[in-house]
Amino acid sequence: MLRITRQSDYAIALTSAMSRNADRVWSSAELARITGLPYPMVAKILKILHGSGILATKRGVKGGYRLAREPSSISVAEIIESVEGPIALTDCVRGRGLCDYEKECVSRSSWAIVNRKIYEVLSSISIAEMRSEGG
Amino acid sequence: MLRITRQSDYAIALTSAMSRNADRVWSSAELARITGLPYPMVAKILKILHGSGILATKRGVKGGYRLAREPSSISVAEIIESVEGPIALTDCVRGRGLCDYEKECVSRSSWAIVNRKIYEVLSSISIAEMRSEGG
DNA sequence: CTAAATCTGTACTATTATAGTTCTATTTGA
DNA sequence: TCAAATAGAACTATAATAGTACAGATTTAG
Repeated sequence: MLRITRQSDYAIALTSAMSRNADRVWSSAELARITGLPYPMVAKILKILHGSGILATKRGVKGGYRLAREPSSISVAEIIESVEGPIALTDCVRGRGLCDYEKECVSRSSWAIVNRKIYEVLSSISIAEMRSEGG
Repeated sequence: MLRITRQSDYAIALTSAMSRNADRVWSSAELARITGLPYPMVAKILKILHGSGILATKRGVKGGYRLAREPSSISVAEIIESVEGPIALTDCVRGRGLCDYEKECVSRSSWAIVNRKIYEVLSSISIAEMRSEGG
């Protein structure tokens, strides 16, 4: 249905919650509580975001996650890509040789353009802005 | 992965192939041959597009489908909506009361804005333009 | 008036992606 | 040393999508 996955949605909710207090360290449990999202998913997603360098971590007691950069410099596109991989409406704009119908296809470059425009939309909004009521 | 379904992709390929000769009547079998897509899916998708009024049909021998309107007036957004339902990145912009975490959510109106922008991108390109090599 | 080509509609199965869980290991602070 | 926390991987369950099948209705050609 032209949608992001629930994981991306959660990831944006989580980082955008963290952006309220960017220097703080938040534990998974705490973030699950604040956002109301299921703890195991929260833990899983935070690990992924750390793997992409969006979050910094501190292990052990009093440890947790915090945003690795300024919240206003982290875009929605970046979060989605971290969790889902490259943003691509169709296979043909993801890489080479992924589509069986490539020979008959005359739409490839058009898809690339549509895709780039959508990427621009998602890059233009930061997780900090996702917190506000007016975008 | 922020993608349209294969059905939408097929639907755009099909209508965009038909747009080459907008007044012609094409049978399912013929379109499957031309595009190289699997016949049963082609037949299924064309029925759906007819149900949404995007295609007109003629039954019986020498029957088939043709575009109900000018190809330049049929947008990619319209095709996707016909096949997948409303374009919505998240549940919260699809209707009311669909999200369990609505109380904690401060992003709803931001999502609505992102969503509208993406809808605009997909509305701005016609199936006729999807045929060209330059968008 | 019959046969073949074509759409109509629905129901079904298979496959894949996503969501969500669980468990063990490692690190750190008190 | 113990408890709180992340790290990492493997696993199961669920839901969405892809794809198939079939009986029915309509139209044209002969």
